[in-house]
Amino acid sequence: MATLCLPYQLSPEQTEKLDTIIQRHRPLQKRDVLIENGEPLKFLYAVRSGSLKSYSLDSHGSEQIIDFHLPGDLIGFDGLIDGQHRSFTQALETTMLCEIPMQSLDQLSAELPGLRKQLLRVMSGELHASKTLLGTLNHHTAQQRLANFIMTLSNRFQQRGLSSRSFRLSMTRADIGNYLGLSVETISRILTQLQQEGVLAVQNKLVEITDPERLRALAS
Amino acid sequence: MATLCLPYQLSPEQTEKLDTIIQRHRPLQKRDVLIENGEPLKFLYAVRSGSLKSYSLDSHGSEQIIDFHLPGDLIGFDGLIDGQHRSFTQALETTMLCEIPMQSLDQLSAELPGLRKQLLRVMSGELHASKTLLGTLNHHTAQQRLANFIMTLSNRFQQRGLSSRSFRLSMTRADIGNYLGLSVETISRILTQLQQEGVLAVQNKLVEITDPERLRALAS
DNA sequence: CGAAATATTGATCCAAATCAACGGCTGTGG
DNA sequence: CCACAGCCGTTGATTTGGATCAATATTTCG
Repeated sequence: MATLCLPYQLSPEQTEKLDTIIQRHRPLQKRDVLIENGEPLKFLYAVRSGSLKSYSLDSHGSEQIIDFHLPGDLIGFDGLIDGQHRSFTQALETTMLCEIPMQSLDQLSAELPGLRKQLLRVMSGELHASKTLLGTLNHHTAQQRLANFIMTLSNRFQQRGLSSRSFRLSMTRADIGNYLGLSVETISRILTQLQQEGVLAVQNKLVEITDPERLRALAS
Repeated sequence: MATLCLPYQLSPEQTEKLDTIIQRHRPLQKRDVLIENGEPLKFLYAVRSGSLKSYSLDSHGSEQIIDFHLPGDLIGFDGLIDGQHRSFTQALETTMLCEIPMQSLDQLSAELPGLRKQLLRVMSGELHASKTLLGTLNHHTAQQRLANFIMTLSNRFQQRGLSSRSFRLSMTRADIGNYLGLSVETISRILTQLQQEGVLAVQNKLVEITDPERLRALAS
């Protein structure tokens, strides 16, 4: 169970201890809300299958997508600062999760230096990803941003042992646009264009990367 | 010493223990480089006075500013993922630092749950700030971004017990533009414009917020 | 003091937003 | 299982915010 939910390098002993505190969560359906803004942080969640988006609402009540969560991701770190979740998290499709009670995790991490390091490492990784994305969005064209987005998804799927070559975009074009700071129309146009150039084969939500080399080149 | 370098709520006992591992670092002069990309992560640094910028170099070798560090900030978290710093960090002016050896910090955080929580809290806060900034940059105009930047600086100075009303921009206009994804010219124009509208009084690097209420309104 | 770096201001251009119209899924209820 | 409604996606025309180009002023620092 712990292996499924936290697929990281831990010793058998550590894995066993973790197993005692990790619970299977009921499956979410598309559009189900897992976390509401302001909710107390009682659990971290690990995605077993499916996907979710996290977003906050700006002063005018419109959605700002902060993150997409894929299998293997941990959800909830942003709330550690004050024990409150700082965003909404919603399923994009049928999604299976594990939940990890914060309190037990805290106790356990006192005993297991490996787990403690692992947690810091995951957070540090998220922090780095987030800051890198900032750079990407600030200094790149629409095409570069989208190419980069597809590459990043591909890499994340690969790390989880899924196909890095072809996958399903579980989020809408509007979601992608929102996340990248581009309009829906621009996302659509660039996908068409990348398909015409033979970089991608796009059919509705399914994407196949037909020329990974060129996609990488376009992404930077 | 620990109080100076890590101004957070720790018990006297905890502070005393921290004191034993924190070292004063030699002062940096303007343009001195504190951290090079790829360097092994041996220390975290706490800013006592002055300021720094962190940046990475993109594939074409041009600077992408990731962060500005003000007094009270901790530097180095992005390297926890693999024990290597993932960016360059350079002083913007004469700057005083403390250094905190990673190894001792790790040992100490095993003993002190408060310190462990504190570290997680700081990282979580950074993560949240970074994701919020992402939203800000993605969905706001140049004026909103800059207003937001000034507000954020003001708030950070206030938290550290410095003046939130008037302060010095230790970074160049080019640095601000780079950070916000805007050109130097745009930064300059908008500062002029905000001054004409009576929101700011700008004189070279000195900024005074003359109408905080209106600045806040412009920032969102 | 003088050179180089930094900042301002104006003119022009362009990438992506917005506006508009339509075609194609998808999911729901009869 | 089909029909229809509503969201989702695509494509085209027009507009625009901010980049870029260009020239000059100001500050900083050796």
